[in-house]
Amino acid sequence: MSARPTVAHAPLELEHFLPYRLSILSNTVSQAIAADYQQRYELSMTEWRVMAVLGRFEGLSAREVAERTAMDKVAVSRALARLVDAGRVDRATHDGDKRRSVLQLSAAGWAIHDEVAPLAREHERELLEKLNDEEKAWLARILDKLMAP
Amino acid sequence: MSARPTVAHAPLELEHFLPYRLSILSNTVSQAIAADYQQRYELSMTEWRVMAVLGRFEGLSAREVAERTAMDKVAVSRALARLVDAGRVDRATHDGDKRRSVLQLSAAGWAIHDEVAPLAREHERELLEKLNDEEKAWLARILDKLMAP
DNA sequence: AACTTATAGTTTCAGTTGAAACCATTTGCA
DNA sequence: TGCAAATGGTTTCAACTGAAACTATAAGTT
Repeated sequence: MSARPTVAHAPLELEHFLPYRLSILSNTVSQAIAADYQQRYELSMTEWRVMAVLGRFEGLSAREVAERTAMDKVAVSRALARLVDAGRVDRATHDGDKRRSVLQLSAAGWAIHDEVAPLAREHERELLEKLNDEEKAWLARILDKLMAP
Repeated sequence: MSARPTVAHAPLELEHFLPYRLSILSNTVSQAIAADYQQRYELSMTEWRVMAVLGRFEGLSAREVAERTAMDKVAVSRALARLVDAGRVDRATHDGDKRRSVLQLSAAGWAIHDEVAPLAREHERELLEKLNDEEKAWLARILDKLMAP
């Protein structure tokens, strides 16, 4: 009889476990970017994400922002409250539906957007620099497939 | 004169922005797995991560667990408190260094581990099912490069 | 040995989070 | 029309989070 357990456990090898690796990579990258604007602009990651979609699509409602950012509506509601309060986002009410808001970046919001966006792009560039063209192409294709419904 | 702004903004196209896509994918996957054990075993994601590394490496200290999980030491300390309290992890004190703990899964901890691990693996399998062998190989290689120091 | 510095781990505090409850408005339908 | 169900958005509450302060032990220095 051995002192080791009779039952063979099969522990996860986290270093090869895809969900785990994705999580580490994603957190590392997101936090590196966030660290760059967090204090500089007094801007949280959720706020920046909201600003980014509003930079791309004007006049969205809060729910649409939530959809596009894949954040939950409470988080969006709070981020918007802070952004509107800080004068970075203008909020109006939808003409035909008084429940819906109509959102867009203010001039101040655009100013910040136009500083943070290149900064984010630069981080992406640095990350992709580690790959050659062939790898970049595969990555894009693979992510498409993994994220497909 | 046009009604559109004179300044050309360059909004991020989030749907093609790598850090954003990674974040969405990672959250989707992690939450799908977590949803599977969260209520069933009264186990948070941080607790499961701690259990997973202890399943793989017996006798680690709390700090070593933090290193391996890429979680911060406060989170690990709290997860361990709950796990020890629930009788899922046994905590002893290191022989030569009374500051360090020596951690391992208890029998009850192993029992849970051995149910959750296959479940996590199954999720990974479902995810990878979307890729063919060539794509899987590229993905592994690409992640290695992206995560290299 | 006495003293400073470093390390392991926990606690505190203030801020953030998500689920559920909530309010207001709109839509569907008898 | 009137009423139930659905929808957009906010608030509440309890849990969770990380930074900084803290305790205890160990290691290095004189």
